[in-house]
Amino acid sequence: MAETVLSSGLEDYLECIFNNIEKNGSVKAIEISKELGVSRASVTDALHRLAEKQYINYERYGKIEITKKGTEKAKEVIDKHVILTNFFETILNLNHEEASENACRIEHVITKNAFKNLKEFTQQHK
Amino acid sequence: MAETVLSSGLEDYLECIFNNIEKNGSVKAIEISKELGVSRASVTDALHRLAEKQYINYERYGKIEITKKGTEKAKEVIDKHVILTNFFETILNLNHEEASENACRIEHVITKNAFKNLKEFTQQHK
DNA sequence: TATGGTTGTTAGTCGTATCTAACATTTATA
DNA sequence: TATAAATGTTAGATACGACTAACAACCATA
Repeated sequence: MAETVLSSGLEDYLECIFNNIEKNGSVKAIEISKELGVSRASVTDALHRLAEKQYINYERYGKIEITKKGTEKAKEVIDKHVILTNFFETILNLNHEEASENACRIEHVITKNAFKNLKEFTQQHK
Repeated sequence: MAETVLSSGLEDYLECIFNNIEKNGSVKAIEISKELGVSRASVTDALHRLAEKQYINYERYGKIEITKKGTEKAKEVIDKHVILTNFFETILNLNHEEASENACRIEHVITKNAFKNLKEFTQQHK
């Protein structure tokens, strides 16, 4: 139980779930499917894996709910996403879309320290 | 044939192969295995996949040779690795090891533009 | 040159992540 | 409320990338 490491892929699903619940109060698998550009079947798989690791509560045909653990994780990922996007926009002068694209790729792999220093650097040079 | 996209994993193998050939004139599977921390069997698998995509020439029990295509790709990856390591060391003040670790993770996912701008930025601020 | 140690390969397994096609359930509406 | 459309699930396939265990080939040396 209680895995501490989440693959890039699952982090993306979790991020999407969190954002949709924040915005609309709920999420549907088909929304995740469309936003992430994957099949409905892949979403079902991912929901199983996330539920198994207790990042969400989920039952067959049931409502998708995010747990406390899931919320914390999602916020972490989103925090990284925002800071990284900001870095690529303001420091490296990329347009928002490409900045976000790079953030999305890097947020899953950058180390804690590197992110911390990048965050400080960005704050000091804005 | 002739795949243009190479997975992170295979890029690591190719980088390792190139570096060893540069340094010693040849590579052995067991060296790759030790440097990348994977089993000898995984190396054999990777060699098959790299050969299939024509980044290396390779035959059962034979010498591992890197092709022109492989050399170009390896140089690209290594260029990214060096610049990124430099960025994390000089701009974000990480020690060499952690800088290199982050470079290794990010070199496979950063976009062309983002890398170009990061390279220029690093050059201007050293 | 026979033999043992080193290195390389194969076969089989596992987990992740994706897909399509077929089927099940839910929801909306005629 | 019956039916159709939308949504969700399952089963089965594929690919990647890793592993162990067993076997094959190579090479050094006694």
